[in-house]
Amino acid sequence: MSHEITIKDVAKQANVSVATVSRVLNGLDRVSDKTRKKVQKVVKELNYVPNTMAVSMVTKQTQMLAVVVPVFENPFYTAVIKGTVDVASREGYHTVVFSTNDSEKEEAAFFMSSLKRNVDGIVLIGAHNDPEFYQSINKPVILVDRYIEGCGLDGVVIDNFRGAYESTKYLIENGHQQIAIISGPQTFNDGIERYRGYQQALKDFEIDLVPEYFKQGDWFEHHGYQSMKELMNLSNPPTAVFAANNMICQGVIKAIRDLNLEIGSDISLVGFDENTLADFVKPRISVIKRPTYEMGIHAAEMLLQKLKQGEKNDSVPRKVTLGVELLKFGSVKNLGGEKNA
Amino acid sequence: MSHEITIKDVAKQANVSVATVSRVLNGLDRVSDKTRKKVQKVVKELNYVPNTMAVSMVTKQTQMLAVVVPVFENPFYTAVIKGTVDVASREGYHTVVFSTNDSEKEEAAFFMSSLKRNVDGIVLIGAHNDPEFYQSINKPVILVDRYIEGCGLDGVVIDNFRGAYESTKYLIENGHQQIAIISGPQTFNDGIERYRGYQQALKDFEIDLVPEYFKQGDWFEHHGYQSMKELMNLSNPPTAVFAANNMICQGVIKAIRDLNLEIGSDISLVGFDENTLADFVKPRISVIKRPTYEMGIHAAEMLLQKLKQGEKNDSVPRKVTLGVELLKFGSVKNLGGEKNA
DNA sequence: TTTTTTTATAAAAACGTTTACATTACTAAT
DNA sequence: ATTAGTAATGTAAACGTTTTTATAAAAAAA
Repeated sequence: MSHEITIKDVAKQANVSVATVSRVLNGLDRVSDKTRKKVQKVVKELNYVPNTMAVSMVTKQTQMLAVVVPVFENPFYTAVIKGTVDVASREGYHTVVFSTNDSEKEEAAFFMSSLKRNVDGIVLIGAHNDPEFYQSINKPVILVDRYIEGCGLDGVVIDNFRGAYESTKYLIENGHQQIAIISGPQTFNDGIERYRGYQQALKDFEIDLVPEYFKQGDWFEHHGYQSMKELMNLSNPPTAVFAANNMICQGVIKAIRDLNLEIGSDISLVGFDENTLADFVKPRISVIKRPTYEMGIHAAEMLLQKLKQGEKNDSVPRKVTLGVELLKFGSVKNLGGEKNA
Repeated sequence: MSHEITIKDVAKQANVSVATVSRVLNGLDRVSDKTRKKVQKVVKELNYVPNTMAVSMVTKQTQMLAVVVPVFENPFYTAVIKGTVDVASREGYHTVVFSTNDSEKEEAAFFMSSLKRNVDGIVLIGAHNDPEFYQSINKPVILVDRYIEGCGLDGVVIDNFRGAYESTKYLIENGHQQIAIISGPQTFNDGIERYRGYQQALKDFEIDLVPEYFKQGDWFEHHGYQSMKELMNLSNPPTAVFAANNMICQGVIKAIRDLNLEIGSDISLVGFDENTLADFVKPRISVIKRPTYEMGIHAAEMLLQKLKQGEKNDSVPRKVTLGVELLKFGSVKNLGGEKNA
């Protein structure tokens, strides 16, 4: 293996110029049938594959995408990764991944190093930074799940407000009045919107907000577990809980188990996002289902479309909102209230 | 943004040659303090970052690793990915991911496209192909979890035999004689070794093999679920089950639940690999714990080491075997047999 | 001094492609 | 036949680095 085969070797062997070989390979320009055949034959014989670095160098395209997630451990994120990778490889792109450990700093650092590396575009799940930061990136970026207003980027999100609203409404319609919400930080639109949906549902049904029923923390399991225990320790504990993401929901389920309560009778629960435990326990937990894999598909397709458009992508940012669905199982007790769902 | 800043711009601004700038940047060659400072200042001022494609072109290194997994949905694989990505980014490498959907064909296809793309090396989890295939790859590859004998590659594996042996022994020591195993295909060393460990333990304790107690299938949850139901339908059902991976174990747990059996009293269970359900149910399931994240770390470090060594890596293949640990919880009933563990 | 040795810098080739431009070889029209 | 026009191919520049080789400057030895 003294020397990799280059386009020059092919050219020499086929008795044509390198330009002609390049033209045959890329098929854009006209080449006579005879020479095309000849070149293709030599390419096969020598088992020639173009050097991607050299190609990238002149085309200024790497055929690489990046996907950035907060953590790999959350199945929601891996589903989005899978969607993106599937689309990317279908279109001949490779996908670089990175996890920010939910850190604004790490996210920014990876962004910078990605830009150096010349990935063609980035799918960013769970954005952490300021609009200004993202505006300074002069590469196509698609924001997934968490949208930063005013950043000028495209996004694929789900209807967080509606998801929370429907969950809460469902609880109310089953006669619940004391409804708690365990959610993440009110820093980004995901947390904000989910709380807003909850709030609005209560308002629409003229139920007063109880400050103690709002448990704000991070998006991880422990927060769900801890908060659930605290809620049930209140002098006037809630009859129903809305767990605002998959991890929190799992924490809540564990807390309920440890408190020796019965889901659907002692306490009612609706979760956001499917998860292993919600699916396992009896009765199954009613959850808001969102199209996770499809979000990845969508994001990658938007990104690739943007790449094809090239520089003339000064269009207004596109924010695609995908719908959610409330899967109803037995985790909500009917207290014989108003309408029955 | 009419034009990206290149090394030439820096050179001009600093009144030196491009060679000098390159030398300052790479710090290998001696440069006078004065010029170094001058160049560094200009680099900062112009906010210059080297074009990686150009660098790669001449150095023949892309600073990119690839990680290939069967599926993204299995937490075991994401843990290994995380380990690899962490090491890679610490060392300035980017990581490309791909899932083969457990298909030999897709794996081979990605390998080929990776090689074209000039990733510097590959971490392959759950290899599917023949020794010959891997021998034909002239890039560093580290096999994780599943090792292909005779392929000449390095590998990071765990002691599958011991894991299975210890699990089975543990069951036997608690008085069980009718022990079933639900495992994956006997095609690769992982499946083979786990069955061998099971077999050997029975043999060592002079317990006869019962063919009906060996449920061979794929590595997915449904196989665990279905097999468990079938096992309990036998005229002489087992008193204990060894579930040979995380997904199968989850399936088994669900089946037990649906069969209305009590874990640890009606049926005993030991799983391979921690998983969400094993951790949730009461009593918790005893499982073989293996260092998933560390496997990724290890693999990446071996890969990078090999890259640093360069071409003189004609050493014998290194196969590192990491230990496993049996975490004992209440899922195994003590039938008052021989020794007690 | 002058010469030799060492150190710092510059010039230019190389990496493997694509592509704009130049040239040659056809075809068809006059 | 001559010319104009077009289709096919070739030539060479360009992409942005690193690195080898050459040169100039400085330091050390004579």
